[in-house]
Amino acid sequence: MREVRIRDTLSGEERAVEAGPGGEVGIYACGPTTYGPIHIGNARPYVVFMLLRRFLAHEGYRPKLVVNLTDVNDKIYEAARERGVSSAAHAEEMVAGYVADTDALGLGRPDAEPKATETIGPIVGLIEDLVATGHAYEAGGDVYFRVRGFASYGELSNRDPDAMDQGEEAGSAELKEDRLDFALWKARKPGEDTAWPSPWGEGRPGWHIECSAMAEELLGLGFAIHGGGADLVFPHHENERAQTEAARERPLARIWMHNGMVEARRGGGDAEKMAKSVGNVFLLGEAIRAHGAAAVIGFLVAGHYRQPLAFSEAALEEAAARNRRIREFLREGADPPGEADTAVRRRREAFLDALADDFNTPRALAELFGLVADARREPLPGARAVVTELLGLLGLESLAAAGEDDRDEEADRLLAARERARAERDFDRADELRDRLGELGWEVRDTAEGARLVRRGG
RNA sequence: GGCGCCUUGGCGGAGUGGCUACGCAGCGGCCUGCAAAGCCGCGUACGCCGGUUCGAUUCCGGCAGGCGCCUCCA
Repeated sequence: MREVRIRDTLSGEERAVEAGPGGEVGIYACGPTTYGPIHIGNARPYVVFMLLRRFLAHEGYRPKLVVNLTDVNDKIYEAARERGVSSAAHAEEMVAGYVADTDALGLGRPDAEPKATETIGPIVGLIEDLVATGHAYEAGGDVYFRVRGFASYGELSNRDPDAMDQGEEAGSAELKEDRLDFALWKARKPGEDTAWPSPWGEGRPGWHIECSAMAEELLGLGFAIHGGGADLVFPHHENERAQTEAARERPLARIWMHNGMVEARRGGGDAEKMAKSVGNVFLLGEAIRAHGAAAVIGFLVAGHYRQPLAFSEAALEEAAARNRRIREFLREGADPPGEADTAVRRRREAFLDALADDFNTPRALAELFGLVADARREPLPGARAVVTELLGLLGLESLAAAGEDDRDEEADRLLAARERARAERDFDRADELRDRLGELGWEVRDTAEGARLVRRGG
């Protein structure tokens, strides 16, 4: 079990992940608001945290990953209204789409995926505690958090409270004691078709409170890592932190971990964050269908999680080409028998050290390629076994998937005919047969052991 | 305007006070009937200007450009 260090947004420093008595490591990562299908940018935190969980488990920790879904908010009301369906139905549909898209990545599911609408009890309870301790107040059926009453407000996002604005929607301004205060509970408005009872009347939770409540419910207080996209640092995580600490007088999480944005370009312009409002999104489902899950994952692990990552379809194709090199290595040849070679073990250590050092997947990937190159030059005992093991930590275990021998008789017949033509040195005929196989999706490789068929692009 | 981050070879993308990141693409060679896969080799990358240093892409300052957040946002 090596020490795993992660950059903490609050302190600005790398900090060791602290496990509980039984090795437990609680991780809470903010998932998407389910008002539309998710794009590559939304997939980044999903992949990063799912892989971090794998790595921690690999190192002997007992990680528990919670990824929430925000299934009630203004955008959902809006989208549902446009489609003429109930907001609950719309949210449900989008949740199903999200689950299908992330399932298609083949990384498994988080340990828990709580929804805001299914956590109303704890949410109301937390708000009541905040009201009781004077950190929150009711106004016109809304409940607001008293930002000025929380001394360290702004520390996570390194902001001066006097220089910020919560920008609540129209109408709330006159209800708030202070313009910085933000909503914990929102009274039901005309046209809103979902609402829950509360001590302050019918309404629904504000955006930030749900995460404070769900995280505490499922992981307790002071859990190891709270994460999400860098765009959530303010106001979302700042507010979560304030709510929980104000109510419980204990920190919510020990490390705040944020991933950088996926950037996209439109029409040769400058890079910009991928976002629906910008109109430059590339949907996750679409990317997986067009390039495969391994290409999407390969693209995402090629950059350090904290850095912005430049997206393009060419980048997905490049990831696929990268994957191909590893897949070729695994399907050609076999390791010599014996204990893993020293060079192999050294590469493995370097790979794991890279992940332990602020989850540096590109550095880990470089070690993986180094190992492949080493073993290509000179067969090394244990090389393929280690490559296969490490691929799993990057979510690329599919590259090691054996057999693709779904060969049909037609292909076998053509290959045999080509072999006969070659034996007769009728190369025009042989090349013609190779082209035919190509049309069927097969690539022909002449090796010392004879001709082999390999699936194109695989 | 405030806060933070970034600027590395054709592209993507790590990293380091002096030692090949890595990958993709390209070029040359080997292998091959020709290919594919693979192997060998190549192009001598660190925005600009100062400073610290024996030595800076790596530290400090300034400048320029870009990005993110400050409003729903992974």
